[in-house]
Amino acid sequence: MPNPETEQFVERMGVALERLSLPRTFGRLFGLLMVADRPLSLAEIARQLQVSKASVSTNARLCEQIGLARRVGRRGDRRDFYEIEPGGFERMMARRVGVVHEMAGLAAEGLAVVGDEPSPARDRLTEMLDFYLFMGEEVEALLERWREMRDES
Amino acid sequence: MPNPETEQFVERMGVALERLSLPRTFGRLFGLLMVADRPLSLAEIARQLQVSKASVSTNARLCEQIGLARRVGRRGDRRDFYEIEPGGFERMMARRVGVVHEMAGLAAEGLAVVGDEPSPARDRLTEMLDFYLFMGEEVEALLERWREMRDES
DNA sequence: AAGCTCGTTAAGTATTGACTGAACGTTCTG
DNA sequence: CAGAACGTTCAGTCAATACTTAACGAGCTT
Repeated sequence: MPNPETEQFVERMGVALERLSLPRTFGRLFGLLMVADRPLSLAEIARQLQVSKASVSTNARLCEQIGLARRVGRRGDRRDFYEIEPGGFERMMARRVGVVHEMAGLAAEGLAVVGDEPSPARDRLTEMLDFYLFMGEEVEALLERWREMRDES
Repeated sequence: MPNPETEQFVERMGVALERLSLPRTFGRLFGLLMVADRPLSLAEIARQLQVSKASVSTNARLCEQIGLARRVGRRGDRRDFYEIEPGGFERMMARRVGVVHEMAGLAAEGLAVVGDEPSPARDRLTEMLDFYLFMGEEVEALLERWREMRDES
């Protein structure tokens, strides 16, 4: 690791992404790639993070799958190199909008479960449905606005 | 449990909230309260969910702490009753905005770590900072709009 | 004051999940 | 073709966590 500040940054990213129920090593890997000045190989990542290459392999692939990083090649080299994929954050957030839709769906299901007559339960579920419909809609609009801002600048 | 549909709803809420790294029982408890036609006692919840009262106790208190439910009393009764606290969803989302701010802070820290000279790392971190600043701002505005809509209707 | 009833806390247990080490398949090199 | 390098996968280990049972403390009832 270059310097202590970098190490601290990487470590903080580890605990930060852990709160989103991602593996600690995943966060560290992501943090390392964020401050790297060039694509890194699996072996190099393993060395810098002091974890097994097996762990790096799975986490790097997960990172790629989520859309936060990508695998790049190098001429005359058989190894895989990883670097941050631009726009990964919006992709990550777009994915989280999925759970918002799921919550809306659950609220609708709840409304089907309770009776048609007015009741506190109906009110609660209606509030839940409205809230998640609203948020799903608006956050997607926000993402769209962000993309436009990015594209035109 | 009243009927199979209710049970299924409660169970789905369990797995749904589990994805937000909350205990399965927590989700079930929340789902049960959502469709309940009256405040429920600890013992009743334990019976309906078929879990120990100890588990219900901790999860109910967590639910109250997060702001999704509240404890209500009943005249001439020593027991605790729980019911859904209105507006819990926005409170939950407001809390999640906190991690957005944290990510922005991390991006700023990253910018301090990499040098001042232009580099891909700087670009990445700047994109990250801009994105999370934008989203933090806008989502809070969204929550505000939602509250206004709620209040005036 | 003895005996309940409730709710919380503590100790023990089981399950989940992430990481390691080792084996494997593949691809390039000598 | 032998051997090495690279990435993946699998079995085993370790830690974290959510649950249960049991004990406890507080307040009410008789």
